[in-house]
Amino acid sequence: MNSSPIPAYNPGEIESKWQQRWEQDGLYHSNIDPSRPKHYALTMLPYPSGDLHIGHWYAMTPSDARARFMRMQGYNVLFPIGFDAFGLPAENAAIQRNIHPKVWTYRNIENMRRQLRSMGAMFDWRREAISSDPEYYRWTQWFFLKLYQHGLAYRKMSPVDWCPHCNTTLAREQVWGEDRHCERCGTPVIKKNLEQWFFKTTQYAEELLRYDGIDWPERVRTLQTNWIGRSEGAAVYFTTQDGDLLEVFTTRPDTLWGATFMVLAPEHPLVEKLTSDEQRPAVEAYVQQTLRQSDIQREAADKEKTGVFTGGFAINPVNGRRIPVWIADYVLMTYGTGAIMAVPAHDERDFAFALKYGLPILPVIARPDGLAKSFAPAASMRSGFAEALSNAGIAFDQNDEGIFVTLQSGQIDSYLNLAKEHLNSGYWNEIVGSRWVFIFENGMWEWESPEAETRILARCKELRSSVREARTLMEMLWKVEFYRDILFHAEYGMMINSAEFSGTPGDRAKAEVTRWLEQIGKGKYAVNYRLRDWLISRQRYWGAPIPIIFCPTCGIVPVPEDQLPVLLPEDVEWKPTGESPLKLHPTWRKTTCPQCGNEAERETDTMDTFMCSSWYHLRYLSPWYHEGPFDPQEYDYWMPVDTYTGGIEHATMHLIYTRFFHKACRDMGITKGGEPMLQLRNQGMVLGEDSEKMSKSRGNVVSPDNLVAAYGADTVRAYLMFFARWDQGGPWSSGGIEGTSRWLRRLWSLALEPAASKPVDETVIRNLRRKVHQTLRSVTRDFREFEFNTIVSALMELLNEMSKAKQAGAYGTPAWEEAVDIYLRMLAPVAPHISEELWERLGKPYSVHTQSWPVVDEDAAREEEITLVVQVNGKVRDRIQVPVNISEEEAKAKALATEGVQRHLEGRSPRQVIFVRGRLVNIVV
RNA sequence: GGGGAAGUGCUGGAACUGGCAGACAGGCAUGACUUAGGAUCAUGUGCCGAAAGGCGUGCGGGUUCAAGUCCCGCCUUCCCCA
Repeated sequence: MNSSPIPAYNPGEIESKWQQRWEQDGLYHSNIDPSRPKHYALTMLPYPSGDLHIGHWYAMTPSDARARFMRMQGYNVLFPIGFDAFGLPAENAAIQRNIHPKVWTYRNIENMRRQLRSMGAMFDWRREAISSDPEYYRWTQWFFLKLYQHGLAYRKMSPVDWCPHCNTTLAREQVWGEDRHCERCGTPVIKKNLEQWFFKTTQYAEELLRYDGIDWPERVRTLQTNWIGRSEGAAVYFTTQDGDLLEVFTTRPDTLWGATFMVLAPEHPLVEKLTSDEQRPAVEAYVQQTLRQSDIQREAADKEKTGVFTGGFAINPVNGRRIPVWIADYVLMTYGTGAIMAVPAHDERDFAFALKYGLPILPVIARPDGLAKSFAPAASMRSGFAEALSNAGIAFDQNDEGIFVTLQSGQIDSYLNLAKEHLNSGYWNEIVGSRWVFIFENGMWEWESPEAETRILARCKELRSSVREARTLMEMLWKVEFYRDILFHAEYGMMINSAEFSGTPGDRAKAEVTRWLEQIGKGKYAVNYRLRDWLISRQRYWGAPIPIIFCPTCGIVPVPEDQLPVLLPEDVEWKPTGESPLKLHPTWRKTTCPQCGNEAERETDTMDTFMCSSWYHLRYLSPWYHEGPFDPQEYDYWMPVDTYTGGIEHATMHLIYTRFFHKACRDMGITKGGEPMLQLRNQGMVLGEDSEKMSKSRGNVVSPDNLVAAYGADTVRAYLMFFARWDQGGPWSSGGIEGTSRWLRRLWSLALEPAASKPVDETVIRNLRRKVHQTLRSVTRDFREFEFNTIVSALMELLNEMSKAKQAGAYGTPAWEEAVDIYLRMLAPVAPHISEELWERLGKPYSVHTQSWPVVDEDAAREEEITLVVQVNGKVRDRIQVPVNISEEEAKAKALATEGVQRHLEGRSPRQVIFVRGRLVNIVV
């Protein structure tokens, strides 16, 4: 029906045409060029799952647009791509479909290459790297050897998280959720002891906490900081009854005098020796139960604490007290030393545990708020007690049960006297909280030690049969609801009941006790990290083999560098058996020792794929290079990565590993500088139209291939930039993309459809040029700031302006030519195909993508006349058109004279007139 | 429980340093063109009100001539960690 002489916009046709042309011309080949500043833009490499997801487009196309923008800004830009091709899904998919993982993987890569090309991104495909290529994993293995040689890789027997379904060990980061399930298949994990390879990430914990010189989102830095989990405290040397050292880490050495028992992880090596014959059956049952139950998150806060007494005792080094040793699953072998000193009065979990099992509790830190409480049952006090309290200014509530007193600091002594005076025979009274004192007829007993507790408790039981059940004083007090909020606290405060340290204020207590522990040799200042060393062993086939040989004579022998890569055999029975499939291969594991030449065996575990992705940005530099993992010349020119884009989900895994890897390589003399990636930006997630995460089972998956077929890649790219804030993401809208499609079609006809020339007003030209250059200014800024949605909206706005200007006769004028020229340059990074096509059709020299970014003409962008808002008492009452450089006096005078102001002044005279240049006049009456 | 992010029309979102709230889109409505419209074009569209005007950025306070933006308290949602 279209009767216009111009051809229709046919994205499918022009997109494949230009993609071929760019490919032929090597338009996106990036080569070293010392004459230009370099820019290494990196987008996280995809896993070849088979299909490019809309999420890949959402991550990559804005990244591509920005890389293109940087290129037009004069940078020599490298924007490479590749595949993270090792890993479990290949094997799982292979098992289900009976295809070899290699075939599956490379077939997927083939398809995804096609899909990636359909984006029209400026990938330099010559630099493609695939982590499962022998020429790639050769160097992954090489890095392993380097780490091993420098003592940063080691092997130890270790309890590991094991997925019984995938039959493999998992890194801590691959265990998810409260029920601790496998990241891949959702099966709850169990613990298993295996010889495993580790990298010493903890050696870099301190440095990883510093983010000097890198521009990373606050959010990622916080996540990493929490993940590393640094806490300062002390290592304290307890001993067992047999004299074995039992070291604990505590953040609260100031509470040591309140350590009334110890708790070991059930897996702790000393459990066996500590356990008494009597307790052995219970202990062994509990250990078994813990192993069976390790599918539950052992430290869950809401979980009921369980544990068993070993029958053994330890000695508290600060006072020589003998304290019972328990085991409990809430103590983890993987945190600290696998043993804790329990201070039930000031640690919430210890408190719950002690209360449950009737273990002694001794308060050793005063409450910082100084509050104390007392409950006097109705019969316990003589009449007049309430009046006496009132007279003393002490607050209390009273009912049939008795008197409930809350004491401020400073009221405790006078309360004690009053209580003593009014106490009825056969009763006692106590105060709890800031101080712990029991008032009996014959005196006041302070709860200051376990011995005092025993005496007090015995006395109370004599007086009242109802408390006879109580195993501890705290258990007795816990029965009083009124007390519950004051019996426990975990804050710093003045030390009490702590021998010569009693009275030490809370702000000094920790440091002073630590210093003293060091002096007497019972402990030392220590820093503990939640970060664990990186477990890299995987009992899987589809990964890079660990280049190690076990020789009966020589022990652990690294494979010599010149024998790399240790190739994966292809004829392997790769179905999971519980052992590494490589172990079952008839010949592969048999080899000879590189040192003594005798028969030896290969390590059959493969490496965690995060190892592969820790250095892919280096392989991209020169995937063709055979003398090392990367060509030093390429490294020197391109590194470090200038902008890195990808999902926030990698904040604690890949991004910590990569930083560790780079720092370790720096210390081994392989790389330079402290950080591999200078700037990091995270995109959000595209959800399904139902606002839920896209998943096949939900049926809400949006396929980019279909969208490209329906709208063209340019529309899809532009819509993904437009529809949400890039860092936030949001639900897909199939209606929304229509608007973006409409915009590009309007642009097509606006640029190509000629208009009859007619006289044009000078202001039309001026306004057009102003809008063009103002838009250029904001688009330039937004590209710099990764604010892609406002780039597209500004371009839409400009198109609307241009459309009006065209109708007003601007078509064909120099200003029009300039507008179209700048428009296409600004659009080129967003929609590379249509801008190239229009650029050519308008007779401009190939290619729009090698053009420079336009420069703002500040004169043209400048406003000459502006609208001043005129307010009375902050409410808009009128608007006036004024020259932009109007003087304050003139503006105020004009504003006061407006009809709107006069109407609202109602004869009142202004108290104050505020002038904000370029914005408003506010008249205050 | 701790840490972080967010809350703006019917929807996605804009609002740069405190200065006209709702740009740009989607949707909807009306109209034009049309055999037809899921095409295209035009106009309108925060809420209340006939209008004047008033009210409006999760809720409640505060600072200020002026608050979506700053401060205090609270609520809700999401994420991470326990």
